Amino acid sequence: MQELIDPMDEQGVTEGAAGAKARIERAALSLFCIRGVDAVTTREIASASGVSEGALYRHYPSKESLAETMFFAIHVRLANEISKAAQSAPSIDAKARAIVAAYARIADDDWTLFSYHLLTTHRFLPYADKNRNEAKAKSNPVAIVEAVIAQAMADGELPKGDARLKAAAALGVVLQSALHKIYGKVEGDLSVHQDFLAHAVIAVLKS
Amino acid sequence: MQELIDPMDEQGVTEGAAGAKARIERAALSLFCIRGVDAVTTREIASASGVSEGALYRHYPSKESLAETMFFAIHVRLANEISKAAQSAPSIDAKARAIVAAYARIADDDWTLFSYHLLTTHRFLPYADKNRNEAKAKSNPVAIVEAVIAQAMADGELPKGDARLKAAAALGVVLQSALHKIYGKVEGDLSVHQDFLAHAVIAVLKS
DNA sequence: ATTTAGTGAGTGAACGCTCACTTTGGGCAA
DNA sequence: TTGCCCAAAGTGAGCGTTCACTCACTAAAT
Repeated sequence: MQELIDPMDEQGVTEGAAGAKARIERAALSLFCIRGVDAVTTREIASASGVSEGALYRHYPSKESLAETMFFAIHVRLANEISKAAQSAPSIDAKARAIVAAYARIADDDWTLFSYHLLTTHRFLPYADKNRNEAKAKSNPVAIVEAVIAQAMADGELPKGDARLKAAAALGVVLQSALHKIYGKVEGDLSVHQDFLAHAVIAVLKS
Repeated sequence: MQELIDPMDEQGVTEGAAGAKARIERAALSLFCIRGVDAVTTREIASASGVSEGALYRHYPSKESLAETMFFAIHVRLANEISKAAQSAPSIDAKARAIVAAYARIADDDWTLFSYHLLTTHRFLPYADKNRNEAKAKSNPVAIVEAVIAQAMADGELPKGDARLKAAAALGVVLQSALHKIYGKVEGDLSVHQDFLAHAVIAVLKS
């Protein structure tokens, strides 16, 4: 179904058994989604991934580092894909469709990782905002969407207004739908719904 | 600025000093929002509210119970107000405006409590879903919105479609905007933006 | 006098993490 | 091919710390 977080591993390492590092990450991800990072113990992660507790620390210096690394892995991936999608489309309508499609594709590709990002944003994003070193500020999906909307307003493609508020409302259409999929209230891959979602987003942008 | 969670206290109790129970709740709420329930210690709650640690346990049997009670306090309040708003409006457009107004009013009335609800939904709602005893299932803001949309579809007021998905998208407009207000990306009371939000929600519903 | 609220040192349990040790496996000289 | 080497990977009992919660007690209120 889905591959490692980083398909091209570190070096040409020994490739132990079935990839202990990847198994640790997958197990941690599932547990973090269900119970929250703080409530999950290192012992649980170890037993769920079939390794000893000490093995976790061969790959990550701390539980927090494991949680943070996985969060920013998908965070920058989302930012890059959204940025590409926005650049490759000419009109604001096309940009909206491309960005929604990018979200849906990434979410469906690794649903657990995407869920984890959605459920823990409020834990890690303050870090990114404190580290306003211009690098992480650009690697922010929300900031990119805001910029796209602000540009469309400046170009007269959209009615002038509060770009940050409109970005929030537009993102909400997609992210709350994803959240309801986590809760079991929406069924099927996100991609199945991308036409509806893109249409709804465009309706929000033009309102 | 804002009053107790429950203005009409239990009995005509002694009304100690400045309301120790309320001070505990306010302090816990702020800390829970900023750092998450699991990361906040009972010692921190006690010192932030100016009482001893033991005093917490005169009012709540556990930290978890404190967190859960406060969550469901606003959860059922939201459900009740949304239900009233939906019933008192004739058309789907009017219902949408009334529900958005209810959300904005409750959020502005006690922003910390509303933020707490938004940030911890994924922790407590599984409980509500397991306890499908027909009482808590009705006290669910999402379920009410879904029912309103499904009814409007049945009445031909809205195009037929997936009511649960459309409910998610519509709620996302409001809730993500509130979330961005928590992050400091949206300014001012939610009520200030309720006309835009209602307009955007209606656009989503009709798409 | 009795009940209710508040105190804070203390308790057992569980936590994240460490470390001395064992196992694994690819490279390479003979 | 064989046998040795060594770095990397894996182990799990154990460490110091901190946590949620308790309890014997005091203060205040009616």
